[in-house]
Amino acid sequence: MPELPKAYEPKDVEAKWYPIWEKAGVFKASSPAPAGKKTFTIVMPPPNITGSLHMGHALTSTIEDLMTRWHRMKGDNTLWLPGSDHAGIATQMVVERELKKEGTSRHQIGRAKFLERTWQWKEKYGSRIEEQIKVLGSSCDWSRDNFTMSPKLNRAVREVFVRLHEEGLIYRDERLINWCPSCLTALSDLEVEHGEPKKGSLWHLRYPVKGKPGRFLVVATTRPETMLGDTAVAVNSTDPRYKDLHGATIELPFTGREIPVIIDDVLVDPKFGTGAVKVTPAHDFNDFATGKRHKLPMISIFDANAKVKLPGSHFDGLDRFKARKALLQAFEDKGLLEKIEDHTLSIATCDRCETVVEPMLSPQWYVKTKPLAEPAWEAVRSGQTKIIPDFWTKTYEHWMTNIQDWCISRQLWWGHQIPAYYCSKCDPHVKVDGAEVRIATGASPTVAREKPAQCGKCGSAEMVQDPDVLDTWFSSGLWPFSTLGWPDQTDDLKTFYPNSVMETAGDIIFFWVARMMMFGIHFMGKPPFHTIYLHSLVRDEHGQKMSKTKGNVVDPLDVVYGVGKEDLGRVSKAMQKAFPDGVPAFGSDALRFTLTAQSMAGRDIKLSFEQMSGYKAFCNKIWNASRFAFMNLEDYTPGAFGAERALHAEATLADKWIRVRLSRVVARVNMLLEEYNFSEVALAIYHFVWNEFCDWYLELAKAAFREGATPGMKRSAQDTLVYVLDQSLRLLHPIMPFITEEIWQTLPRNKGSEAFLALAAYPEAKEPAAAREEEVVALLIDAITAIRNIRGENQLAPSKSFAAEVHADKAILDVLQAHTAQIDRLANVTVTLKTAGSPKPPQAAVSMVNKIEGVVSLVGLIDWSKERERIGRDITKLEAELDRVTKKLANAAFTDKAPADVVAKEREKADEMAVQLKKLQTALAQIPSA
RNA sequence: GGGCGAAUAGCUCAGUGGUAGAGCAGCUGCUUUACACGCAGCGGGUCGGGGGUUCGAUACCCUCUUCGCCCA
Repeated sequence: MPELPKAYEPKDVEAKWYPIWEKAGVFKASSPAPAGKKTFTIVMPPPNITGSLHMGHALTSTIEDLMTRWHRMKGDNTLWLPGSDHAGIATQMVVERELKKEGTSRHQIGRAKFLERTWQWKEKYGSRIEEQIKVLGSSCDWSRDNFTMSPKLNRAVREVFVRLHEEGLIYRDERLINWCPSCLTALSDLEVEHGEPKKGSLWHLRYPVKGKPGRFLVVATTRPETMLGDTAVAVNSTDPRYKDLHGATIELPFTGREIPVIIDDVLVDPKFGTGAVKVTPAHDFNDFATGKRHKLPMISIFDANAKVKLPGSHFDGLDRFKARKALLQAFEDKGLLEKIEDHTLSIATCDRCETVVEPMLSPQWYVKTKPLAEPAWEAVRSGQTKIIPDFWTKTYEHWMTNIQDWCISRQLWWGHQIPAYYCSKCDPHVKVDGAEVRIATGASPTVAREKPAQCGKCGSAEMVQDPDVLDTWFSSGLWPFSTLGWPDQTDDLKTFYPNSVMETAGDIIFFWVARMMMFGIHFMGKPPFHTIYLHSLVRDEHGQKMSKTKGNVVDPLDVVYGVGKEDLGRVSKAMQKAFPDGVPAFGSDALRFTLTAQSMAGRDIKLSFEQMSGYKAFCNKIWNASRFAFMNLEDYTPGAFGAERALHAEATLADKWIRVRLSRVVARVNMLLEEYNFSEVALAIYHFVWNEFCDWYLELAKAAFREGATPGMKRSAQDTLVYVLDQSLRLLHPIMPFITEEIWQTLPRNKGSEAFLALAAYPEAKEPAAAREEEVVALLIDAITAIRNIRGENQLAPSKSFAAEVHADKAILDVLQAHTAQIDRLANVTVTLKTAGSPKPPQAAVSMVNKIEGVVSLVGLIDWSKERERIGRDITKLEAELDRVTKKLANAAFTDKAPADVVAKEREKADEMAVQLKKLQTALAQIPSA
């Protein structure tokens, strides 16, 4: 037997196994699936190539690996497909920052060079996050690694784009879009954050009415700078204040333009502000709709950087916030600023850079979502796809049934370039300026899989591609099938689509999950997964969201590897405080167990170091239980395959008992896994291993390894040790792969056993019938506990042995008779069994545990006041309880209406308590009075 | 404004129409040779407030309060 270190050190063990598993092809799935095998597929939510591992990834990997390893051990053909996302804006910004440092920019080097640079960056740093994921033990099939911008996936993207366009589900249109003046691109509705309402101002501006000198129409606005683009002023038809102005004309200050007063009861709430609203259709969504209703001109006043673009005006070239100041000053100078009111409003910002979003009029590509969303909702409504936890279903329904068309074009360079082509020769809307291509509204695109050789109209070969790229989520939306080779009918596609489970963070249900559902159903005819499991956020231990600005981010790798005292500067303050002498290496297993145990469905995880320490201790516990086993297996030779499962003829009560308990936990764990109740899985195994196997079985089994035990008893205990340990390691492997594989590999194994625990069969068992051994051991535990109680309460040293009695009904004593040696050993006493009611020794301390009374004569040693206090406490408690039950039974309403068995149970309870009470009272009476 | 979730021991959280649970923390005692990352024992809760249904509610219904999230 190998010598194991006394304390578990995760570092070497965890570093060792991943390459071995990978080299042996343990994680590889087969396509087509071997005959008779079920298939289980998860596609990993592809992390951004710019990202580095955070707790969200750790949680995702933990849960997905748990499911994957479980299914693999069940014998399924299991695929966990990894990959990464090109992350359009994020990656482009990273490379732009690099260029800036070098004193250049993407515009200076041009699109082609820029893309080259970005690919270089991707090759160099893009796989960092995948390497980090391996540290966690994630059993992905890396031979099927994918990247959202690979040529393979690009082909799928083009195919989808072309087909949707052919079906009329993709179109180009000029509308008001959310524009980020910093990222310089359009954003989808989902990429806009609506911030918390903040204090702002409502400016009241006087607009002169034409032909009525001295008469002003006062408009209230939160964005005075947009007045340069006003094309009307609206009032409510019912508002008496403005009846005389219906049909009037306004002389719009500083513009030389005249605009009409219009009546619009949708836009104007007479109670808000002044009841008169300036209308800027090119820079406000409500005004845009109003403009459409009234066929108003739309005047764009900002350029891409949100600077005023009005050649000839005083304000030309001013940034929008400077323009605001300048305009307010101008209004004030002319006496046209009536007043300023305080006003709270929420501001829309870019979710990536927090710049205030500017509504802008521009031509973009859209997906018509309604026809895609309907079947995507139907799949969930009908139960074809189930969302866990269930409360997400409503959110999903609401979104799918109120969906808006999706703006998919982005004015970026890094991404899938839109497969639309224009003729620069015959299309007047197309402008080519060196490498720069501009496509104005009204251009006629040819959408095609490959660039057309010549223009379909004029035959010119001067075709240019649309310069825009697609929203990153467009390509990740195809992930469940594009990664498997679609549009080709590959073996992988046939084998692994539909996938089984989608496991990801709840906050991307719209961005990603919804889009996979829409695309999957549309192109594959079936929803991409039968189950969507959504986990929540990992927060810090105070429930705060982890963020760089708060400085409370916990890096999973710091937890896994630990952080030396000298490096503590780089970790969060909370972590420094918790570990002033350096962070210990918890190891991946402990981190994974913590995340699993904490991942209660629908609840955010508060990551606490105390919990993690507890689960690291659990690793140590398993390690030491194994050490104990190995110490007692020196002369052990495994039998024929599976032999240790059979019970030896001389199996002890303990041997039989732990096997029953094992089958119970096996049955329970299997059930919980089916229910996706992973936290309870972790806790059930924890409880079994620590509180049943270690606390009781190992202690009871020691008897079989001591003098006086027969060789048969010893052999049976060895069999049982090996068997239960083996099964426990199997149960635990999906949560803690490293330590379990390490120990399992050192266990004596039979010929024909699997090469890796990762491939060993997952335990399966039916819930066993109530077993007699469980009752017997329960009694044994009660007896031992009763005596330990007295020892503990009276502060008798564990090393001190003394005489003790166990009083109980004869039937119980008959059962215990055969096991008094175990009571003696585990309670460190010499026990005598006596029928309930027998006289007690002088100065007896008693302790009732269920139906068993422990009795110890404390002659000479004891502080009796404490003992009296303790029994008094027990009596008070019992009396209150008995009183409650008695009253209940005296209540005719209860005895008449409650089910008979419930009433009987209460009666029995009352009787039992009365007996116990009497015993305690007798004991109290017998305590010496001084 | 609409929707969703949460409120249970000092902390983090399970849970059930019929005597409130775990882990951690706390207290007490222990070099009991697998484990001090441990062992044994103990204390600790009007289950957020109010109302209702019920023989019985921490659990089911209504309402309020507080906190968090999403949508507009």
